Amino acid sequence: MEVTTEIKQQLEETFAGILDADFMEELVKYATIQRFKSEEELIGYGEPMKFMPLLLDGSLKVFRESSDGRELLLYYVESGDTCAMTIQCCFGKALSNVRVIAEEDGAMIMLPIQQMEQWIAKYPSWRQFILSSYSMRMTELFDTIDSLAFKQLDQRLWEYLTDKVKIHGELVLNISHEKIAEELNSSRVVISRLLKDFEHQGKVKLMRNKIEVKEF
DNA sequence: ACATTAATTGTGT
DNA sequence: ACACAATTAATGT
Repeated sequence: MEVTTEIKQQLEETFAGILDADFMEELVKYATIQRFKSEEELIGYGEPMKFMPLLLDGSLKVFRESSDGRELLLYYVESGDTCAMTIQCCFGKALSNVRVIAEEDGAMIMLPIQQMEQWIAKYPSWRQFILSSYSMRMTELFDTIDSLAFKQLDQRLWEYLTDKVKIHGELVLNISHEKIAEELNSSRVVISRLLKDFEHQGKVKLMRNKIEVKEF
């Protein structure tokens, strides 16, 4: 009882304009809510996906493991979004080929994937939601692809910083150079040097474990 | 308050 | 990429 009313409220707050009322009622019967804290691993490589998440609050980062065992940040999932990779897994009945880590504390609704097919057939607003989030994700992925293929690391780093600022809504990022290097699949020294350049250009201010972005 | 240590960042080769 | 120096934060005495 308690739980479902809470889910309903949260849903209405975040997905009001996106999903229609009768679908939400149906959804609530199957949904569970899960909270998570920053840096928590929500799914790892090769794990089966049992649920499809709808993000209410906070943000997630999605990583892909590259052949040499390194990791690369693919994209962020923000409130009101779902993870497009789950969609792909649901249809292909595949295991996760990405790793998802919480960027900030938050909460999400978990929908059992067994219901997906019926729901897609039955509820147009749900179908629409799935299709549009899938296509948005495609577009974003193309951006990260060009960024990898065509852009220099300094531009990538700058985009990384400004993205993070947007996600957090804070000009000051609490992160070490080492962590950034991991996420961009680079090395600490290189990141430190580029950041130093940014600082000389007056674009950022560097402190221990903190970076203040001054323009974007 | 001071010394010690660990972690992070800066720089030259 | 590596090595080392310099700086900062954390911890104990």
